[in-house]
Amino acid sequence: MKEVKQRSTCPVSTSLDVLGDKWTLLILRDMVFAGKSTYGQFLQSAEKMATNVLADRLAVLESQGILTKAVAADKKSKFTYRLTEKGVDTVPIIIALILWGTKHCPTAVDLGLLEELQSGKDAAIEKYQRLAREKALA
Amino acid sequence: MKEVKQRSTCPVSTSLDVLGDKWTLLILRDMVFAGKSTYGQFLQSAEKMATNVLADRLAVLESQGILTKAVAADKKSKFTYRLTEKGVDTVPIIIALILWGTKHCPTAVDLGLLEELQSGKDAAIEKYQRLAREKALA
DNA sequence: CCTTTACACTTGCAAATCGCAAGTAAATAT
DNA sequence: ATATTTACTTGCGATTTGCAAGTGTAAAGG
Repeated sequence: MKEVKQRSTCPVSTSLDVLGDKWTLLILRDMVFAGKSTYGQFLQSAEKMATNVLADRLAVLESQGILTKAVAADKKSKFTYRLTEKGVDTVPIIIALILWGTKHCPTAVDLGLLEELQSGKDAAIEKYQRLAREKALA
Repeated sequence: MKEVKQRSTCPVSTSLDVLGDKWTLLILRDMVFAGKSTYGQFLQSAEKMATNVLADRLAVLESQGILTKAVAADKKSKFTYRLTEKGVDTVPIIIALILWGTKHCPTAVDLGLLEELQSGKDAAIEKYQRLAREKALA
C-alpha cells in the first residue's frame, strides 16, 4: 500500500503529490490514447522508462484508486491494468499538456490528434473518456 | 542556461520534461492565483519548498521562456518574475489539476475558486489568463 | 515429464536529485 | 558604521533514479 505524502491541502499540490513526476502521466497517456494495459506494453513506449520505476508507479496508481490490477483473461501469468473513474478523470489534464506541448515545444508533434483537439477540445475530452470507460469495462 | 532533456517527441512527454515534477507547477500556481512574483514570496507557500530547489526551478522556467526575471521597480536588491505568454498558457493545466484534486482528493479544499470553476471552467480560464497577462505588463 | 519461453517483476549499485541547515553577497535601512 | 532584507549558494546525508542482471510463475514445445 504505497503511501503518498500530502504537502498541503491545496488541490494543485495534492494532485501533484500523486501525478507530479515525469512518468506517471505517461502511463495514463498510454492507457487512454494508445490503449495499453499491460506491464510489457508500458515498457515499450518511446520514453523507455526503467522497470523498477514502472513497477513503483503502477503500485502507487493502484493504491490511489486510479487504476485496478487483475489477472488477464487469456493468461494467468499476465495482468491487465484498467482505469477507474478517477483515472478517466485525468484525461483533461493530459489533453491540457498535449495542447501546451504542441503549441510551445516545437519538436513535439502528434498525428491526427492535434487537429481533433483544435477543432473542439471538450468534444475530444468526452470522446477519449468514453473510449477509456468502455475499455475499462471490457 | 539550464537545459532540459527531451525524452521523445510526444507532446505530453515534452511538456512533462519541463513541468513534470512536484514543484514547478506550484510556482506557476502562486504566480497566477496568488499574484506572487518574488523569490521570498514563493518560499512562503504552505508546501515549504527548499531554497536550492526553488532557485533551480526558476532558472529552468526562465531558460524555457515561461517566465522572465527583472530587477524590481522599487528595490535594486529584489527581482520580479513575470509570466510570458508561454507561462500564461499553463493556466488550463493548473485548472485541470485543481478540478481533479478537488474531486478526487477529499482533503483538498479551495475557497471560492472551486465554485467559480464549476460554474464555468472556460470563463475561469480566460479570466485568470487575462489577470496574469495584466500582471505581466505591470 | 522436462525444458524453454513469456511475462512481471525484484535486486544491487552507481549517479543524480532532494531536503535541510548554514553561509555568502549586494543593496537598503538605521 | 552597523544591522537587516533579499536572493541566492554550498555542504552533506538521505532518497530516488537509471541501468543491468536476476527471480518466480505460468503456459508452450518437444
